[in-house]
Amino acid sequence: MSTPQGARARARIEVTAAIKEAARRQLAQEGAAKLSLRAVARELGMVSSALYRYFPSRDELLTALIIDAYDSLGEAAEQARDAARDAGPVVRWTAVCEAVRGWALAHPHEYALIYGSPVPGYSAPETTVPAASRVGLVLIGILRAAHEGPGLADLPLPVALRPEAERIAADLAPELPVEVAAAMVAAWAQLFGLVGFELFGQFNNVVEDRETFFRHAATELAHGVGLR
Amino acid sequence: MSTPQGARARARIEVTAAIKEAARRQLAQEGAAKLSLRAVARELGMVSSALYRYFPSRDELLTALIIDAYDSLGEAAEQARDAARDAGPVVRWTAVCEAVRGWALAHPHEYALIYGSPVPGYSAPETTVPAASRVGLVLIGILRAAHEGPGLADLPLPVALRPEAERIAADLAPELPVEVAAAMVAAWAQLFGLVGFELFGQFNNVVEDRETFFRHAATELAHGVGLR
DNA sequence: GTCTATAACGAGATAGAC
DNA sequence: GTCTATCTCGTTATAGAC
Repeated sequence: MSTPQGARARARIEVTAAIKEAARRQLAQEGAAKLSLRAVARELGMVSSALYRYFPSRDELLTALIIDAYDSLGEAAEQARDAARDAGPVVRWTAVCEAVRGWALAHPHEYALIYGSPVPGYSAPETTVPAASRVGLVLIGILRAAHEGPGLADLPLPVALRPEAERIAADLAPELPVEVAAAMVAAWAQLFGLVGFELFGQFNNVVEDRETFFRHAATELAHGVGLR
Repeated sequence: MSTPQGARARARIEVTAAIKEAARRQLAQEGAAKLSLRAVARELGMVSSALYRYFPSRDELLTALIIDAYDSLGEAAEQARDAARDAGPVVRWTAVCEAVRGWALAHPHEYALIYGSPVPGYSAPETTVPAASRVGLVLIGILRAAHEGPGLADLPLPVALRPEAERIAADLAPELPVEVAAAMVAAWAQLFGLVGFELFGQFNNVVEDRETFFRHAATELAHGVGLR
């Protein structure tokens, strides 16, 4: 027998990929809220009921797209980190930030899917968490290496924030000073504020040379978490 | 004559308000992408064609909702600024930031409308710009007052960023040092990164005491633009 | 003049029978 | 898997009430 299950499995993977590809096209045209299994099926020349062999519901297809998007972004961040392996921590940090921005500009609709408005009636399951964490883990890794090596600058930590900072550090990065962990979470959110504002048009008529502007802002974020 | 136009005008204002109110309810339930004139009309016991007396198209209704949301947020920011009139610049800055966060938590769907994913097929006209600028203008005002009074800390400005910083300052705040103007725009975007991450669930399982966390992050933003 | 209602168009989605 | 009958939508034309 010449790999009957193998061929079957391969076909299944191909069809699954085609479905997700068509769904991403629909995402770009109509938005996540209007993603419909029927339209995807139509584009593929299939019948909607056939799709249920691959995705049990519209929400599961959405979840798959979300995980794919987070993984694609996470991979871009990890590649940027690895490419800047031999550079200093600030350069590594900004390289990752720029990779996030570059990925967002290249995949605006997938960015909107994961960092834009929530899709009405859809709630992301816990299975998206590992993929969603990858960028944050990359940033934490840079901080950890800097903490073990050249060291990090001292950061202020008001007493009122200490309990929360300790909780954050315990959950995300027990090796890091608590104030660095807290600052890192803030910088992580702020990074996506910069990217989102550019992508969603808030910088129109405000920032022109966005690449330069972003590079500087990312560098300042690096300083804000203690890198230098 | 007992105010015949007055009664008519009043009725028109009331119906217009009722339409927007119903549209906002729909926004919350179905999202901006699915906002439909017919559903709004149905909820009001009107017929869809009657809505065209008040809004010439669905997109114009969307635009009205967007402007209202920006204005509501801008007013919250201005009130916070005025309430903290006698405090120092850092406290005024953080008060405005907290007002932005508070408004967003109180109006999540309107926040998603103006700072979330763009609505497919809709492009916001220039008429939204004044309302959209209000929060930024409040922040600029605080910086201007600080610059005239106690002064602002010196900020780094790499040569590569200087041309863009000069353009930004010339457009937005000619009275401010160019490096402060550029830092302010970055802080503005970062502020909404923090708010968006909390509102859209990115802080789930990450930040627990969000109010304390946000207050500290907003204070750090104030320092980042030179306030102290 | 100002408004609402009826009816319709063309496009598209949906549900269910077969 | 196919077909059809029935929904939705934005928008317009038209007619009549105030």
